Amino acid sequence: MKRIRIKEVLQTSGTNQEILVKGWVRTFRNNQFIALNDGSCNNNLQIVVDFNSTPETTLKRITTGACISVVGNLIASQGKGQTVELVCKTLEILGDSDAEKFPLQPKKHSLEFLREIAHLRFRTNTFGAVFRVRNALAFAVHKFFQEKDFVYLHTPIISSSDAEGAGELFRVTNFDIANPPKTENGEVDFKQDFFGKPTNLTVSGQLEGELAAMAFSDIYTFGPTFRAENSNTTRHLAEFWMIEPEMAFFDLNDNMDLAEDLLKYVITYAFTKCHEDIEFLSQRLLEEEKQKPQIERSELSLIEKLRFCLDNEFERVTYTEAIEILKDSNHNKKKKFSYLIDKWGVDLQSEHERYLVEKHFKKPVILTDYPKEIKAFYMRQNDDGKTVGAMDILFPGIGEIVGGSQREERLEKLETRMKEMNIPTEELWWYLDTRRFGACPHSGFGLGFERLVLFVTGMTNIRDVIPFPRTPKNCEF
RNA sequence: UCCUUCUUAGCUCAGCUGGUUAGAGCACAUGACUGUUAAUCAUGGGGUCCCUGGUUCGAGCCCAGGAGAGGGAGCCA
Repeated sequence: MKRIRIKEVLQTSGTNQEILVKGWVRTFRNNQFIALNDGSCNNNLQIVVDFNSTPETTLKRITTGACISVVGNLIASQGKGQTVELVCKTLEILGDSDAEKFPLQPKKHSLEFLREIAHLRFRTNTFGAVFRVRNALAFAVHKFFQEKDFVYLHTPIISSSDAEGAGELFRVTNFDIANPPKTENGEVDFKQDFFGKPTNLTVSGQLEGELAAMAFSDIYTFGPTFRAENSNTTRHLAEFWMIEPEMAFFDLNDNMDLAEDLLKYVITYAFTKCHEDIEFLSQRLLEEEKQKPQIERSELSLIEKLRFCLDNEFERVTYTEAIEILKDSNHNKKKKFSYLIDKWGVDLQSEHERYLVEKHFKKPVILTDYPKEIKAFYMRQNDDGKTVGAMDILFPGIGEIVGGSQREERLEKLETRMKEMNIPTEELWWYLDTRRFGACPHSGFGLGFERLVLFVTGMTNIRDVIPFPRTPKNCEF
């Protein structure tokens, strides 16, 4: 007999048909009712065991966490709480789970505890929902770009340039670390290393992405990215996934349009595809919020927040306008910011970003045209000589979810800027070649995938939306 | 990395001004019950009070150092 997934079983009505299901026991109540879950959906299938005809030894082995296989008749439920239930004919224990040692109990566990048993947390309602949503979002990203005929490009994981300027790097080597080969000067001799030069894990696929965009017009990458920053926050990981589209002939406005479309598309997809999961997560968040004092609670539920984000245009403001808004805000005048806004040119702190998104506009905000001093070398210089064509998308509760720009395609301006910022032009000769041979205006951005998952699931710690988080001092599993 | 809070049973937490044998709920074991929904009831077992050192007649509690975790900041996606 062919196994049926529980999601499918729950969609049918009980017609006394014989079926086979397999899954893991969530709880065994009353020596009679098994809540069985196989990960296909958040809801469990209730198995009704006849304890009179089932051997005592088998009953004892039906414990939380055990894996079982059940053949039985699917009927309309005799009890409340579910529409159908499976009356057990034969039950086989596929894998025992020692109740004394299995750490998951049929009760609420703290997210911190579950993080320590990340290998088992998939078997909880919350993480089941989170990772099904994550899957839907990842698929939707590909669907969006494929429908638009973008080319999915695999940029390298190992990189030899440290000129990308996007943070601390993880060194890649096969040297004996305790005893690396040295030159006559006593320095580490990288000529003898695997690649013959120092190499690192990638911090961005953007520069390579630009090369491909100068051939395919529209490309995107979606892969892991590594930053060795000593960041201990709820929104940073040492290993995370990033989506980086790069489009020839796109100016900054086209870039913003695409980013906004992408975000709305994938959120809509996950919302439709995983409605029950998001419903569950929304409810979970509501319970969580009840623990907080009234003032800290959010005005909108998760579902309302997602709807609101989908139904409204993102607010587009320039850095200069944002500074004016912040400077004139009562918050600034009453000196409620830790860092007061006094002059044009300062970098915005997260308290300022939060004020703009959560208090002033109350919706996603796209900030554009930042001062060139606080942005990367490759961003296109505006005619005012002060700003660059940058755009950051800020989301409520998350902060920066997208960072992008129109790229500087004019060779002379790019080289000058690189020299000003001490970026070695020789090392990036291949990057500069795109400006030498058939350069064109182009744009792109980076979308932090886990930050997107945070927003859609309503989780608050980024370590809870990636299966096995890598953070400073933590690389378990 | 900085600021801040925390670390007591498998989990969540209480533990008074430093005082005798460190508690509760859940989980687990045993039994009862059997249409339950985190089932219920009874009984029982379960502790390196994060680690190291110090003060004291006496430390879960006070002091110093260390480790880990949460929240906030910086860096960023």
